[in-house]
Amino acid sequence: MPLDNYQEILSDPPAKGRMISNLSVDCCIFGFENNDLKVLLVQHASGRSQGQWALPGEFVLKDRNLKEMPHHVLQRLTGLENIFVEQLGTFGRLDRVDYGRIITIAYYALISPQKYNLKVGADALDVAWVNVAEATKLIYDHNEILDYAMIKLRDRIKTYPIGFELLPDKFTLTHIQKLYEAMLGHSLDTRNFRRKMLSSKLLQATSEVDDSVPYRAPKLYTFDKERYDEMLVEGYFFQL
Amino acid sequence: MPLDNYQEILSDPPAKGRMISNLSVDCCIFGFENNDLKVLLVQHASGRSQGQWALPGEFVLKDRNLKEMPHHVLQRLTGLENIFVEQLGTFGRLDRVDYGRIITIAYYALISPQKYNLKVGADALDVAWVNVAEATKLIYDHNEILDYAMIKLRDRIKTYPIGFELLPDKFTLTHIQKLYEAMLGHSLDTRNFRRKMLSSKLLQATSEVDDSVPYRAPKLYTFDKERYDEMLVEGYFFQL
DNA sequence: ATGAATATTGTCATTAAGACAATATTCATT
DNA sequence: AATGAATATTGTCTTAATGACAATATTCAT
Repeated sequence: MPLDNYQEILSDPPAKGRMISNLSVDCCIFGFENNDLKVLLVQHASGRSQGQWALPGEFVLKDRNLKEMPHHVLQRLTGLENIFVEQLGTFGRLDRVDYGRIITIAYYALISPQKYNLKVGADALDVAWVNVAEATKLIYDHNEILDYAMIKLRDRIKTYPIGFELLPDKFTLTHIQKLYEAMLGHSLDTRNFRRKMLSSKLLQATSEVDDSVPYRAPKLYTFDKERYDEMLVEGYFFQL
Repeated sequence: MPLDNYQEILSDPPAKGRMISNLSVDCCIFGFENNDLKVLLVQHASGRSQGQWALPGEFVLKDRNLKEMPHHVLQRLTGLENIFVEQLGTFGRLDRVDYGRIITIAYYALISPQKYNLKVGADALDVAWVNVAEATKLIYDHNEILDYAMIKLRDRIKTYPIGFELLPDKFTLTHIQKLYEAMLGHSLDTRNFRRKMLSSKLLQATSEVDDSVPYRAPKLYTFDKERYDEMLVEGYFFQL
């Protein structure tokens, strides 16, 4: 059965009759840890693609709005709700999968460490956070999708401060800088970065510091959502 | 028959067996004329949706790469090839069409007057260029798609000079300014606009002027594609 | 010669960017 | 208590970009 081959989410698969058999959803779920941008991958456990890594996905269900599908994937895979998700686009090369004609709608999601500290992959699924740079040789056209996600992400953080979705509620300036460096793929001048970041007024200094480090404790900041909403109207360009 | 209802392209419809029956492609085809941004619409000639206006579209064909589909729509509708096209996203609300579960992949295309001077709609189809502002009450969720296209377009011209796709090969500075004003939805200071546009070095002055006007003839410019490609690497922000 | 219509150009004050390195804290070690 | 290690934090100068302004120049038609 060709469809079994694509059974990326193994627990409690939907009945065949409930899904639109030629349409799937795949998600690039990003996280940021140890100064590395990571993506959540699943390993296929059976079928022709056994052992290969893939972006988590599902077939589109007949009775579900498309918008809900990525949240459904996230819910099943991580148990998380209320996650930042945006659509990337739809991929439909004729030969993109080696069985049948499956068109997939790609999404990306950003989740913060304090959320996924709940240990993804505690259940039976073979799931792992993988450094984006090391996520090569994915199944089907999933590398093409991931590459596209990275391009979009890089493009997006120039105009919207979505990077904050990847950080905990309180973070240090170094923390954000490392995040931007990881996303942009090059290092940034600390003085200029801080000047620009602080002048944007997106951050609010707290009175707390990060005491967990064995050197000068850095100040903790929070993200100012109101100011962010203002900036969406004004326009914004974070060129660095 | 529900599918007949969605038969947007009337001439030479594909056989049912050739299409993926739950997946369509819809296109926002933009043009710019008389300082107005226009979109190409088709009027449904039969079925429940008779008389209603819609974005042109088709069902996705089984044997065609997804990427080719919008070009197929453009080809059929206007006879044009090599048009600038980008995917907008995929729309899949459960109740987006009033029959069955159809998910649609939306694209937008930008075409320039010198191309569509060949009179779109010379054939039997009911097709018209409509000012975007006046394209209300479209069928299904097509207004939602068009609104989204406008948001994307506005966002896009801040980072990429795609507006040039809407202009003829030679154009005046006023011409571009009016285009930007139409896309952004507000007027711009001429001095500042010109300074910024010229300093970007995206334009090359020609030795020609537009003689067709009954007042001082404005200089004609061309678009510098090489410089454009450079800017894609450097990054760019056209905030006005 | 005049009026109509649009094209074209310049200044000044303020703000942002780019390039650059020294000092400050804190903890661990001796 | 002094030193070293590690990272946090801050400032200057020059140049470039922005925003807010209005006067002058051309051309054609009358």
